[in-house]
Amino acid sequence: MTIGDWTERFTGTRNLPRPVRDRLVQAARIVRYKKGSQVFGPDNVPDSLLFLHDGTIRVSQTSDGGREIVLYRVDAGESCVLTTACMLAEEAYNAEGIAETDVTAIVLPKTDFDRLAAEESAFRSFVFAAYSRRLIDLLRVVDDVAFGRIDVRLAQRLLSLAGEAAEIAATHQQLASELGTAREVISRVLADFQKRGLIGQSRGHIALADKAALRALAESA
Amino acid sequence: MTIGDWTERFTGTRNLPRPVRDRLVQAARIVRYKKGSQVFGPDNVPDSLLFLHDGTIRVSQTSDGGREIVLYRVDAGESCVLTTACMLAEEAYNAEGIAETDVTAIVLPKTDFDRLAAEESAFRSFVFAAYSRRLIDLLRVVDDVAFGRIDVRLAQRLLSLAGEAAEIAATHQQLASELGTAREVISRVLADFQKRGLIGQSRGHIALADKAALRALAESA
DNA sequence: CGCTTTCGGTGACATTGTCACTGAATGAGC
DNA sequence: GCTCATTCAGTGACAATGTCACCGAAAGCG
Repeated sequence: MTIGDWTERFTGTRNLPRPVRDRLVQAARIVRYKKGSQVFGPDNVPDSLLFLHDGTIRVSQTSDGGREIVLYRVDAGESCVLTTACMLAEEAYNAEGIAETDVTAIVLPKTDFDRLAAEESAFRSFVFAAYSRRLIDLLRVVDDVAFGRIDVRLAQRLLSLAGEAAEIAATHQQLASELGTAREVISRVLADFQKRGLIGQSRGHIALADKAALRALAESA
Repeated sequence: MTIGDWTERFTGTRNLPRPVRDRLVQAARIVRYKKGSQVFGPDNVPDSLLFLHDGTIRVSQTSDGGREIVLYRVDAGESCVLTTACMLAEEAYNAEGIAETDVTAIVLPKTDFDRLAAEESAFRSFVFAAYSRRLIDLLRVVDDVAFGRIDVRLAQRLLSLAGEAAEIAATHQQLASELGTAREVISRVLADFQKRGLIGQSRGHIALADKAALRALAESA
Protein backbone atom coordinates (compact mmCIF):
# COMPACT_ATOMS: atom_id res chain seq x y z
CA MET A 1 0.00 0.00 0.00
CA THR A 2 2.43 2.62 -1.16
CA ILE A 3 1.71 6.04 -2.53
CA GLY A 4 4.93 6.49 -4.44
CA ASP A 5 7.31 9.35 -3.84
CA TRP A 6 5.39 11.53 -1.42
CA THR A 7 8.37 13.81 -0.90
CA GLU A 8 7.21 15.58 -4.02
CA ARG A 9 4.16 16.87 -2.16
CA PHE A 10 5.82 19.03 0.47
CA THR A 11 7.77 22.23 0.09
CA GLY A 12 9.98 21.02 2.92
CA THR A 13 11.05 17.88 1.13
CA ARG A 14 10.55 18.61 -2.55
CA ASN A 15 13.91 20.25 -3.05
CA LEU A 16 16.01 17.91 -0.99
CA PRO A 17 18.79 15.90 -2.62
CA ARG A 18 17.67 12.64 -4.18
CA PRO A 19 19.45 10.35 -1.67
CA VAL A 20 17.87 12.12 1.26
CA ARG A 21 14.42 11.78 -0.24
CA ASP A 22 14.94 8.10 -0.91
CA ARG A 23 15.96 7.63 2.69
CA LEU A 24 12.84 9.43 3.86
CA VAL A 25 10.56 7.31 1.76
CA GLN A 26 12.18 4.31 3.39
CA ALA A 27 11.94 5.60 6.95
CA ALA A 28 8.43 7.00 6.89
CA ARG A 29 5.24 5.15 7.46
CA ILE A 30 1.94 5.79 5.71
CA VAL A 31 -1.21 6.02 7.77
CA ARG A 32 -4.79 6.45 6.72
CA TYR A 33 -7.73 7.72 8.69
CA LYS A 34 -11.38 7.38 7.85
CA LYS A 35 -13.46 10.52 7.66
CA GLY A 36 -14.63 11.40 11.12
CA SER A 37 -11.97 9.48 13.04
CA GLN A 38 -9.68 11.09 15.58
CA VAL A 39 -6.13 11.68 14.37
CA PHE A 40 -4.92 12.91 17.72
CA GLY A 41 -6.38 13.97 21.02
CA PRO A 42 -5.71 14.35 24.72
CA ASP A 43 -5.24 10.63 25.30
CA ASN A 44 -3.72 9.98 21.95
CA VAL A 45 -0.47 11.85 21.62
CA PRO A 46 1.73 10.63 18.79
CA ASP A 47 5.45 11.20 19.21
CA SER A 48 6.07 11.79 15.55
CA LEU A 49 5.68 14.51 13.03
CA LEU A 50 2.68 14.21 10.77
CA PHE A 51 2.67 15.27 7.13
CA LEU A 52 -0.69 15.48 5.51
CA HIS A 53 -0.63 13.92 2.07
CA ASP A 54 -4.33 13.96 1.27
CA GLY A 55 -7.42 15.25 2.98
CA THR A 56 -8.09 17.75 5.73
CA ILE A 57 -7.76 17.61 9.49
CA ARG A 58 -9.93 19.84 11.63
CA VAL A 59 -8.27 20.89 14.86
CA SER A 60 -10.61 21.97 17.61
CA GLN A 61 -10.72 22.55 21.31
CA THR A 62 -13.43 21.46 23.69
CA SER A 63 -14.31 23.20 26.93
CA ASP A 64 -15.11 21.52 30.21
CA GLY A 65 -18.69 22.52 29.61
CA GLY A 66 -18.71 20.59 26.36
CA ARG A 67 -18.66 23.55 24.01
CA GLU A 68 -16.28 23.33 21.11
CA ILE A 69 -14.34 25.72 18.87
CA VAL A 70 -12.47 25.04 15.65
CA LEU A 71 -8.93 26.39 15.85
CA TYR A 72 -7.76 25.77 12.29
CA ARG A 73 -7.58 23.20 9.55
CA VAL A 74 -4.55 21.33 8.30
CA ASP A 75 -4.67 20.82 4.55
CA ALA A 76 -2.79 18.52 2.22
CA GLY A 77 0.85 19.57 1.89
CA GLU A 78 1.00 20.92 5.42
CA SER A 79 2.35 19.37 8.55
CA CYS A 80 0.59 19.08 11.86
CA VAL A 81 2.82 20.54 14.53
CA LEU A 82 0.42 20.70 17.42
CA THR A 83 1.04 17.11 18.43
CA THR A 84 4.77 17.66 18.69
CA ALA A 85 4.14 20.92 20.47
CA CYS A 86 2.10 19.24 23.13
CA MET A 87 4.63 16.49 23.41
CA LEU A 88 7.40 18.97 24.07
CA ALA A 89 5.50 21.19 26.41
CA GLU A 90 4.24 18.27 28.45
CA GLU A 91 1.23 20.18 29.55
CA ALA A 92 -2.38 19.27 29.66
CA TYR A 93 -4.34 20.44 26.68
CA ASN A 94 -7.65 19.59 25.20
CA ALA A 95 -7.22 20.05 21.50
CA GLU A 96 -8.03 17.25 19.16
CA GLY A 97 -7.67 16.60 15.45
CA ILE A 98 -10.48 15.02 13.50
CA ALA A 99 -10.17 13.74 9.95
CA GLU A 100 -12.63 15.87 8.06
CA THR A 101 -12.25 13.74 4.96
CA ASP A 102 -10.54 10.44 4.41
CA VAL A 103 -6.93 11.24 5.18
CA THR A 104 -3.57 9.92 4.07
CA ALA A 105 -0.59 11.06 6.09
CA ILE A 106 3.11 10.43 6.39
CA VAL A 107 4.48 9.66 9.82
CA LEU A 108 8.11 10.53 10.28
CA PRO A 109 9.69 9.02 13.41
CA LYS A 110 11.26 11.45 15.81
CA THR A 111 14.82 10.34 15.13
CA ASP A 112 14.48 10.83 11.41
CA PHE A 113 12.82 14.13 11.96
CA ASP A 114 15.66 15.28 14.13
CA ARG A 115 18.31 14.15 11.68
CA LEU A 116 16.54 15.89 8.85
CA ALA A 117 16.16 19.07 10.84
CA ALA A 118 19.86 19.01 11.53
CA GLU A 119 21.05 18.33 8.03
CA GLU A 120 18.66 20.18 5.78
CA SER A 121 18.13 23.88 6.06
CA ALA A 122 15.15 23.79 3.69
CA PHE A 123 13.40 21.26 5.86
CA ARG A 124 14.12 23.31 8.94
CA SER A 125 12.53 26.34 7.36
CA PHE A 126 9.52 24.28 6.44
CA VAL A 127 9.01 23.18 10.02
CA PHE A 128 9.51 26.63 11.46
CA ALA A 129 7.10 28.01 8.92
CA ALA A 130 4.55 25.40 9.94
CA TYR A 131 4.82 26.44 13.57
CA SER A 132 4.58 30.07 12.61
CA ARG A 133 1.53 29.46 10.53
CA ARG A 134 -0.28 27.93 13.48
CA LEU A 135 0.76 30.71 15.82
CA ILE A 136 -0.67 33.24 13.40
CA ASP A 137 -3.82 31.16 13.01
CA LEU A 138 -4.32 31.18 16.75
CA LEU A 139 -3.72 34.91 16.97
CA ARG A 140 -6.55 35.29 14.53
CA VAL A 141 -8.81 33.03 16.56
CA VAL A 142 -8.10 35.01 19.71
CA ASP A 143 -8.83 38.24 17.92
CA ASP A 144 -12.10 36.93 16.53
CA VAL A 145 -13.34 35.40 19.74
CA ALA A 146 -12.34 38.27 21.96
CA PHE A 147 -13.34 41.18 19.75
CA GLY A 148 -15.44 39.95 16.84
CA ARG A 149 -19.17 40.16 16.37
CA ILE A 150 -20.92 36.85 15.96
CA ASP A 151 -22.84 37.78 12.81
CA VAL A 152 -19.68 38.93 11.08
CA ARG A 153 -17.79 35.83 12.11
CA LEU A 154 -20.60 33.60 10.95
CA ALA A 155 -20.76 35.30 7.56
CA GLN A 156 -17.02 34.83 7.18
CA ARG A 157 -17.21 31.19 8.11
CA LEU A 158 -20.12 30.45 5.83
CA LEU A 159 -18.22 31.88 2.88
CA SER A 160 -15.04 30.09 3.79
CA LEU A 161 -16.79 26.74 4.27
CA ALA A 162 -18.65 27.11 1.00
CA GLY A 163 -15.64 27.96 -1.11
CA GLU A 164 -16.83 27.99 -4.70
CA ALA A 165 -20.05 26.15 -3.88
CA ALA A 166 -23.35 27.88 -3.27
CA GLU A 167 -24.50 25.57 -0.51
CA ILE A 168 -23.15 24.15 2.72
CA ALA A 169 -24.09 20.91 4.41
CA ALA A 170 -23.90 21.72 8.09
CA THR A 171 -26.20 21.73 11.07
CA HIS A 172 -26.58 24.74 13.30
CA GLN A 173 -24.73 22.83 15.99
CA GLN A 174 -21.75 22.25 13.69
CA LEU A 175 -21.61 25.93 12.83
CA ALA A 176 -21.79 26.77 16.52
CA SER A 177 -18.79 24.50 17.10
CA GLU A 178 -16.90 26.28 14.34
CA LEU A 179 -17.20 29.58 16.15
CA GLY A 180 -17.19 28.37 19.74
CA THR A 181 -20.68 29.57 20.51
CA ALA A 182 -24.05 28.01 21.29
CA ARG A 183 -26.48 26.47 18.85
CA GLU A 184 -29.27 28.86 19.78
CA VAL A 185 -27.09 31.83 18.88
CA ILE A 186 -26.42 30.43 15.43
CA SER A 187 -30.10 29.68 14.95
CA ARG A 188 -31.02 33.25 15.77
CA VAL A 189 -28.40 34.80 13.52
CA LEU A 190 -29.27 32.47 10.64
CA ALA A 191 -32.94 33.30 11.04
CA ASP A 192 -31.97 36.95 10.74
CA PHE A 193 -29.82 36.25 7.67
CA GLN A 194 -32.73 34.43 6.11
CA LYS A 195 -35.14 37.25 6.81
CA ARG A 196 -32.71 39.58 5.11
CA GLY A 197 -32.50 37.29 2.09
CA LEU A 198 -28.83 36.46 2.52
CA ILE A 199 -29.36 32.73 2.82
CA GLY A 200 -31.91 29.97 2.46
CA GLN A 201 -32.24 27.18 4.98
CA SER A 202 -33.35 23.59 5.01
CA ARG A 203 -32.60 20.93 7.54
CA GLY A 204 -28.83 20.42 7.53
CA HIS A 205 -28.24 22.76 4.61
CA ILE A 206 -27.56 26.45 4.13
CA ALA A 207 -27.86 28.02 0.70
CA LEU A 208 -25.78 31.15 0.25
CA ALA A 209 -28.32 33.17 -1.68
CA ASP A 210 -26.49 36.48 -1.69
CA LYS A 211 -22.77 35.96 -1.44
CA ALA A 212 -21.99 39.56 -2.23
CA ALA A 213 -24.00 40.80 0.71
CA LEU A 214 -22.48 38.15 2.94
CA ARG A 215 -19.04 39.24 1.87
CA ALA A 216 -19.88 42.84 2.62
CA LEU A 217 -21.03 41.82 6.08
CA ALA A 218 -17.95 39.63 6.61
CA GLU A 219 -15.66 42.52 5.79
CA SER A 220 -17.37 45.02 8.03
CA ALA A 221 -14.74 44.15 10.58
CA MET B 1 28.54 47.34 28.16
CA THR B 2 28.89 43.61 28.41
CA ILE B 3 27.03 41.22 30.64
CA GLY B 4 29.56 38.44 30.57
CA ASP B 5 28.78 34.96 29.44
CA TRP B 6 25.03 35.08 28.89
CA THR B 7 25.01 31.60 27.39
CA GLU B 8 24.84 30.37 30.95
CA ARG B 9 21.32 31.74 31.28
CA PHE B 10 19.51 29.66 28.69
CA THR B 11 18.80 25.96 28.66
CA GLY B 12 19.32 26.05 24.92
CA THR B 13 22.87 27.33 25.16
CA ARG B 14 24.04 26.32 28.61
CA ASN B 15 25.18 22.87 27.61
CA LEU B 16 26.76 23.72 24.31
CA PRO B 17 30.48 23.10 23.76
CA ARG B 18 32.73 25.90 24.96
CA PRO B 19 33.90 26.98 21.48
CA VAL B 20 30.33 27.29 20.27
CA ARG B 21 29.41 29.40 23.24
CA ASP B 22 32.37 31.68 22.74
CA ARG B 23 31.38 32.14 19.14
CA LEU B 24 27.86 33.03 20.19
CA VAL B 25 29.00 35.61 22.67
CA GLN B 26 30.99 37.15 19.84
CA ALA B 27 28.17 37.10 17.32
CA ALA B 28 25.32 38.27 19.49
CA ARG B 29 24.38 41.79 20.33
CA ILE B 30 23.03 43.04 23.62
CA VAL B 31 20.01 45.31 23.61
CA ARG B 32 18.24 47.05 26.43
CA TYR B 33 14.73 48.39 26.62
CA LYS B 34 13.33 50.79 29.14
CA LYS B 35 10.25 49.74 31.05
CA GLY B 36 7.21 50.55 28.97
CA SER B 37 8.95 50.71 25.61
CA GLN B 38 7.93 48.60 22.65
CA VAL B 39 10.20 45.65 21.92
CA PHE B 40 8.36 44.67 18.77
CA GLY B 41 5.15 45.50 17.02
CA PRO B 42 3.36 45.61 13.71
CA ASP B 43 5.69 48.21 12.21
CA ASN B 44 8.71 46.99 14.06
CA VAL B 45 9.54 43.47 13.01
CA PRO B 46 13.03 42.38 13.96
CA ASP B 47 14.56 39.69 11.79
CA SER B 48 16.42 38.08 14.61
CA LEU B 49 15.76 35.75 17.46
CA LEU B 50 15.45 37.42 20.83
CA PHE B 51 16.66 35.85 24.07
CA LEU B 52 15.43 37.48 27.21
CA HIS B 53 18.26 37.87 29.69
CA ASP B 54 16.54 40.00 32.28
CA GLY B 55 13.08 41.38 32.76
CA THR B 56 9.68 40.55 31.38
CA ILE B 57 8.00 41.25 28.06
CA ARG B 58 4.23 41.45 27.88
CA VAL B 59 2.84 40.29 24.55
CA SER B 60 -0.60 41.58 23.72
CA GLN B 61 -2.93 42.00 20.82
CA THR B 62 -5.01 45.05 20.01
CA SER B 63 -8.29 45.00 18.15
CA ASP B 64 -9.36 47.44 15.50
CA GLY B 65 -11.74 48.88 18.07
CA GLY B 66 -8.82 49.63 20.36
CA ARG B 67 -9.45 46.91 22.90
CA GLU B 68 -6.48 44.91 24.04
CA ILE B 69 -5.76 41.45 25.38
CA VAL B 70 -2.60 40.07 26.95
CA LEU B 71 -1.55 36.86 25.22
CA TYR B 72 1.34 35.81 27.44
CA ARG B 73 4.49 37.02 29.06
CA VAL B 74 8.07 36.21 28.13
CA ASP B 75 10.27 35.85 31.19
CA ALA B 76 14.04 35.85 31.65
CA GLY B 77 15.60 32.71 30.24
CA GLU B 78 12.98 32.35 27.53
CA SER B 79 13.12 33.32 23.91
CA CYS B 80 10.58 35.36 22.03
CA VAL B 81 9.54 33.42 18.98
CA LEU B 82 6.56 35.43 17.88
CA THR B 83 8.68 37.90 15.97
CA THR B 84 10.31 35.17 13.93
CA ALA B 85 6.94 33.53 13.44
CA CYS B 86 5.46 36.65 11.97
CA MET B 87 8.50 37.15 9.83
CA LEU B 88 8.17 33.68 8.37
CA ALA B 89 4.45 33.75 7.88
CA GLU B 90 4.57 37.14 6.24
CA GLU B 91 1.05 37.91 7.28
CA ALA B 92 -0.46 40.90 8.88
CA TYR B 93 -0.77 40.64 12.61
CA ASN B 94 -1.32 43.06 15.39
CA ALA B 95 0.54 41.64 18.33
CA GLU B 96 3.08 43.76 20.11
CA GLY B 97 5.62 43.23 22.85
CA ILE B 98 6.03 45.76 25.60
CA ALA B 99 8.87 45.74 28.13
CA GLU B 100 7.10 45.32 31.42
CA THR B 101 10.28 46.01 33.33
CA ASP B 102 13.64 47.25 32.20
CA VAL B 103 14.79 44.52 29.86
CA THR B 104 18.11 43.13 28.73
CA ALA B 105 18.03 40.83 25.75
CA ILE B 106 20.36 39.00 23.41
CA VAL B 107 19.86 39.44 19.71
CA LEU B 108 21.11 36.58 17.62
CA PRO B 109 21.36 37.38 13.90
CA LYS B 110 19.46 35.10 11.58
CA THR B 111 22.54 33.53 10.05
CA ASP B 112 23.98 32.58 13.41
CA PHE B 113 20.63 31.29 14.52
CA ASP B 114 20.40 29.10 11.48
CA ARG B 115 23.87 27.73 11.87
CA LEU B 116 23.25 26.95 15.49
CA ALA B 117 19.96 25.25 14.73
CA ALA B 118 21.75 23.09 12.19
CA GLU B 119 24.68 22.10 14.33
CA GLU B 120 23.31 21.76 17.82
CA SER B 121 20.51 19.42 18.66
CA ALA B 122 20.10 20.86 22.15
CA PHE B 123 19.59 24.33 20.74
CA ARG B 124 17.07 23.01 18.25
CA SER B 125 15.07 21.43 21.02
CA PHE B 126 15.15 24.67 22.94
CA VAL B 127 13.70 26.58 20.03
CA PHE B 128 11.03 24.00 19.30
CA ALA B 129 10.11 23.97 22.95
CA ALA B 130 9.80 27.74 22.89
CA TYR B 131 7.39 27.57 19.98
CA SER B 132 5.44 24.83 21.67
CA ARG B 133 5.17 26.78 24.85
CA ARG B 134 3.59 29.68 23.04
CA LEU B 135 1.20 27.47 21.15
CA ILE B 136 0.02 25.99 24.42
CA ASP B 137 -0.24 29.45 25.95
CA LEU B 138 -2.47 30.55 23.11
CA LEU B 139 -4.63 27.46 23.40
CA ARG B 140 -5.24 28.48 26.96
CA VAL B 141 -6.11 32.02 25.98
CA VAL B 142 -8.61 30.78 23.41
CA ASP B 143 -10.18 28.48 25.96
CA ASP B 144 -10.47 31.26 28.53
CA VAL B 145 -11.85 33.86 26.19
CA ALA B 146 -14.28 31.56 24.43
CA PHE B 147 -15.57 29.59 27.39
CA GLY B 148 -14.48 31.23 30.63
CA ARG B 149 -16.49 33.40 32.98
CA ILE B 150 -15.15 36.87 33.53
CA ASP B 151 -15.21 36.72 37.33
CA VAL B 152 -13.28 33.47 37.37
CA ARG B 153 -10.74 34.77 34.90
CA LEU B 154 -10.29 37.98 36.85
CA ALA B 155 -9.75 36.08 40.10
CA GLN B 156 -7.12 33.95 38.38
CA ARG B 157 -5.37 36.95 36.93
CA LEU B 158 -5.37 38.88 40.20
CA LEU B 159 -3.70 35.97 41.96
CA SER B 160 -1.19 35.46 39.19
CA LEU B 161 -0.29 39.13 39.00
CA ALA B 162 0.09 39.35 42.75
CA GLY B 163 2.37 36.34 43.11
CA GLU B 164 3.49 36.35 46.72
CA ALA B 165 2.43 39.91 47.32
CA ALA B 166 -0.87 40.90 48.88
CA GLU B 167 -1.44 43.92 46.71
CA ILE B 168 -1.43 44.77 43.03
CA ALA B 169 -0.73 48.13 41.44
CA ALA B 170 -3.05 48.22 38.46
CA THR B 171 -5.89 50.33 37.19
CA HIS B 172 -9.19 48.84 36.15
CA GLN B 173 -8.28 49.62 32.56
CA GLN B 174 -5.06 47.65 32.81
CA LEU B 175 -6.89 44.66 34.20
CA ALA B 176 -9.44 44.94 31.41
CA SER B 177 -6.58 44.81 28.91
CA GLU B 178 -5.22 41.71 30.59
CA LEU B 179 -8.46 39.86 29.92
CA GLY B 180 -9.53 41.51 26.70
CA THR B 181 -12.66 43.05 28.12
CA ALA B 182 -13.95 46.53 28.89
CA ARG B 183 -13.08 48.70 31.84
CA GLU B 184 -16.69 48.92 33.01
CA VAL B 185 -16.90 45.15 33.25
CA ILE B 186 -13.85 45.00 35.48
CA SER B 187 -15.22 47.82 37.63
CA ARG B 188 -18.45 45.92 38.17
CA VAL B 189 -16.79 42.62 39.00
CA LEU B 190 -14.31 44.27 41.35
CA ALA B 191 -17.15 46.10 43.09
CA ASP B 192 -18.78 42.74 43.60
CA PHE B 193 -15.54 41.21 44.89
CA GLN B 194 -15.21 44.08 47.31
CA LYS B 195 -18.77 43.70 48.55
CA ARG B 196 -18.00 40.06 49.21
CA GLY B 197 -14.87 40.98 51.13
CA LEU B 198 -12.48 39.32 48.69
CA ILE B 199 -10.53 42.48 47.94
CA GLY B 200 -10.01 46.06 48.98
CA GLN B 201 -9.69 48.87 46.48
CA SER B 202 -8.04 52.20 46.28
CA ARG B 203 -7.16 54.23 43.24
CA GLY B 204 -4.72 52.19 41.19
CA HIS B 205 -4.39 49.47 43.80
CA ILE B 206 -6.13 46.21 44.62
CA ALA B 207 -5.55 44.52 47.96
CA LEU B 208 -6.17 40.79 47.91
CA ALA B 209 -7.92 40.52 51.23
CA ASP B 210 -9.00 36.89 51.00
CA LYS B 211 -6.69 34.95 48.75
CA ALA B 212 -8.16 31.62 49.74
CA ALA B 213 -11.60 32.63 48.60
CA LEU B 214 -10.19 34.10 45.41
CA ARG B 215 -8.38 30.85 44.75
CA ALA B 216 -11.57 28.91 45.30
CA LEU B 217 -13.33 31.13 42.81
CA ALA B 218 -10.45 30.90 40.34
CA GLU B 219 -10.59 27.12 40.44
CA SER B 220 -14.31 26.85 39.97
CA ALA B 221 -13.53 26.36 36.30
C1' DC C 1 -46.87 2.70 10.12
C1' DG C 2 -45.04 3.85 14.85
C1' DC C 3 -40.97 4.85 17.21
C1' DT C 4 -36.70 7.14 18.12
C1' DT C 5 -33.30 10.41 17.24
C1' DT C 6 -31.75 14.54 15.52
C1' DC C 7 -32.56 19.12 14.25
C1' DG C 8 -34.22 23.56 14.73
C1' DG C 9 -37.46 27.28 17.00
C1' DT C 10 -38.67 30.01 20.97
C1' DG C 11 -39.20 32.77 25.21
C1' DA C 12 -37.28 34.02 29.58
C1' DC C 13 -33.47 35.18 31.76
C1' DA C 14 -28.23 35.87 33.01
C1' DT C 15 -23.95 37.59 31.65
C1' DT C 16 -21.08 40.53 29.18
C1' DG C 17 -20.15 44.57 26.20
C1' DT C 18 -21.25 49.45 24.78
C1' DC C 19 -22.40 54.16 25.40
C1' DA C 20 -22.87 58.42 27.63
C1' DC C 21 -22.17 60.72 31.37
C1' DT C 22 -20.62 61.82 36.23
C1' DG C 23 -17.66 63.05 39.99
C1' DA C 24 -13.55 61.90 42.74
C1' DA C 25 -8.55 61.51 43.17
C1' DT C 26 -4.12 62.90 41.76
C1' DG C 27 -0.42 65.65 40.29
C1' DA C 28 1.44 69.94 38.01
C1' DG C 29 1.95 74.69 38.06
C1' DC C 30 1.20 78.92 40.38
C1' DG D 1 -2.05 76.49 50.14
C1' DC D 2 -5.00 76.91 45.47
C1' DT D 3 -6.58 76.10 40.49
C1' DC D 4 -6.52 73.36 36.74
C1' DA D 5 -6.08 69.43 33.76
C1' DT D 6 -5.79 64.67 33.60
C1' DT D 7 -6.59 60.20 34.95
C1' DC D 8 -9.38 56.98 37.30
C1' DA D 9 -13.53 54.91 38.77
C1' DG D 10 -18.87 54.63 39.31
C1' DT D 11 -23.38 54.30 37.18
C1' DG D 12 -27.66 53.52 34.49
C1' DA D 13 -29.63 52.29 30.19
C1' DC D 14 -29.33 49.50 26.62
C1' DA D 15 -27.45 45.95 23.10
C1' DA D 16 -25.30 41.60 22.16
C1' DT D 17 -24.40 37.12 23.45
C1' DG D 18 -24.88 32.91 26.30
C1' DT D 19 -27.87 29.70 29.10
C1' DC D 20 -31.83 27.09 30.17
C1' DA D 21 -35.98 24.68 29.53
C1' DC D 22 -39.02 23.26 26.56
C1' DC D 23 -41.39 22.35 22.11
C1' DG D 24 -42.58 20.40 17.67
C1' DA D 25 -40.96 19.10 13.02
C1' DA D 26 -38.13 16.23 10.07
C1' DA D 27 -35.54 12.23 9.04
C1' DG D 28 -34.19 7.53 9.77
C1' DC D 29 -35.45 2.82 10.95
C1' DG D 30 -37.70 -1.22 12.49
